[in-house]
Amino acid sequence: MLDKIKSSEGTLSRSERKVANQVLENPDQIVEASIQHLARMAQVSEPTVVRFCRAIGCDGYHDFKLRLARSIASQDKFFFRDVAASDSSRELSDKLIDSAIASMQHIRNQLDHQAVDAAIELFCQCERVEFYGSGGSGLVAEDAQLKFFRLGKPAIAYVDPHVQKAAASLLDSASLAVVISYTGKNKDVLEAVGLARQTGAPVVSVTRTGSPLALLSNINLNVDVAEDSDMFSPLKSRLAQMMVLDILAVGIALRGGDEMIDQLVRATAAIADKFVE
Amino acid sequence: MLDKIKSSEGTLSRSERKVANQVLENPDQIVEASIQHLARMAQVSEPTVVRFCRAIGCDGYHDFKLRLARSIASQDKFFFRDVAASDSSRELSDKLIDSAIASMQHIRNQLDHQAVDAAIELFCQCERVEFYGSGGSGLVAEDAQLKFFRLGKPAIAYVDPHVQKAAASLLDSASLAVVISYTGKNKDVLEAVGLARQTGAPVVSVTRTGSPLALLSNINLNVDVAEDSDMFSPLKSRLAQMMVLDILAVGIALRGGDEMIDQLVRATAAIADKFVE
DNA sequence: ATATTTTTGTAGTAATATTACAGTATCAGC
DNA sequence: GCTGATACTGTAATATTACTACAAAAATAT
Repeated sequence: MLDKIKSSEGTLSRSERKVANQVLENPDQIVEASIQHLARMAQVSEPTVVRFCRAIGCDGYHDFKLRLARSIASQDKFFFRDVAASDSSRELSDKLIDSAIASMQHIRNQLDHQAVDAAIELFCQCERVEFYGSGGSGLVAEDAQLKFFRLGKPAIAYVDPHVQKAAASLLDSASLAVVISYTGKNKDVLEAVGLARQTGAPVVSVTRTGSPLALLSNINLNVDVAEDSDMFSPLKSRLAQMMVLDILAVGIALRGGDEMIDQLVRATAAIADKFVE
Repeated sequence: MLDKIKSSEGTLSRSERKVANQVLENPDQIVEASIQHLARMAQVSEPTVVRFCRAIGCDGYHDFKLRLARSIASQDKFFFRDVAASDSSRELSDKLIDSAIASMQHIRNQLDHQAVDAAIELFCQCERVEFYGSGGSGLVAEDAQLKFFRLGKPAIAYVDPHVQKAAASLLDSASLAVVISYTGKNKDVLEAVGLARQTGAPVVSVTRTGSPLALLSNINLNVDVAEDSDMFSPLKSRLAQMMVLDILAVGIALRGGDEMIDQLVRATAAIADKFVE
């Protein structure tokens, strides 16, 4: 909703823009305000407020406030709450899931779409792709392998640091290296990236903004997740990384057209006999 | 909000309860309705509606509708939308993330908390735990291994079907087997479970309700994720499984007290020298 | 500089929500 | 089973709120 206001700001008249600014500045106040209130705050007349509502695609002030309330609510609903030993399993699961959702929303807001597009482009152009990750990120690398080789392009994941380095040194400019690391500071991975870059292979990283790994890569897909709640287990960063790679994979699949869909269908059919019934 | 209404239903008068029922039955209609409208729907007078609002802790009808809009919005905001080749990467990522969030919310609502408690109990009592999963679920099993052995209890993941069967036949009643499968129909995994049960080891499964695997297990942690959007890559089921196991792990960690926290700290410190800076 | 279009505000109208009050039902005590 | 008290509910009036029609003002083009 707020995005909508921002994007349609260009088509608004001067007074209407005054209203828009008021709304954007303190939306949570506006939700509770009457049309009079808002008109006074923006120093315009009440009908102008109504016109503003219509201009951004609402039925009237009522409808506008309702939609605003909705969109604001859902922004704030999910956040990290500390877990306690006294929590029931219901409280515990609610807290953890809400926290995970919050981190997903965060990814949704901060993901660099240009980088995604650029990464898709690199993938489409390369002949083969290799994924590097250690520890927890190694799992993400393997998950990515599963996703990407179903698309019909040679894809492999290396989780062992030594093997990573050996593999990286054997890349070439027709390959693509995708490097996954939560902190972006893992020595082994950084060394592997250095070797990869020397071969002329482009490197796409999935790590936090500004980390050593991000700086060493051609493209970085930002995954900045709050560390707060990951004390017990680093779930959120893992979910976020997998999410980003999934977006990449689906983006590529969509761009690949029917041919790639065929590959998917065949890959799925290949394991059909593994199931009962 | 709806919970609040439900819980305070006991203190309401008969007419007020009529209003409450109307609200609970179709909340999304009510959000758009005027006080007249709602009064007519509940077959009461308008002041009764106002009284109802006050009774559940709102300032008036206005305030009530605002709060209702808020709470409903955040429930329905996320849902699956089909991706299209024409989607920009922004649209694509928004759709995929929303869909993933929706599946998390689904887990939040349908998770069987009694089963979680029972699984925690089993874990605390066992001497060692083994995780079984193949293909994509194999990754989840390995992720679980990482989570659980940090808690100081022997934990191991088997992803190879043959190894799974061999390992399962060597379990005993002091072990715990955790079996992960999206469909719950994988033959190899089912056979492994059969072997495990014969040894007297309890089996906790993470799969869909009512699947063959769920029926064979002592406890099942339901993970029913809509299949709709997982055509390109089975992300949502994976996230859901990992989420559930994370809830389990954190639940156990919290119940383990300071001793277990110590284990966590030590496990984290052990890899500290792997990072630059 | 004038005409035209767009924008903005004023005043009035319709609706919506709220309040005061009175009638009705419910229940306890006799 | 009746009476009185209490709680509940609806009617009617009021105040507030949102909206519309119209006219004035500003901005733009000719």
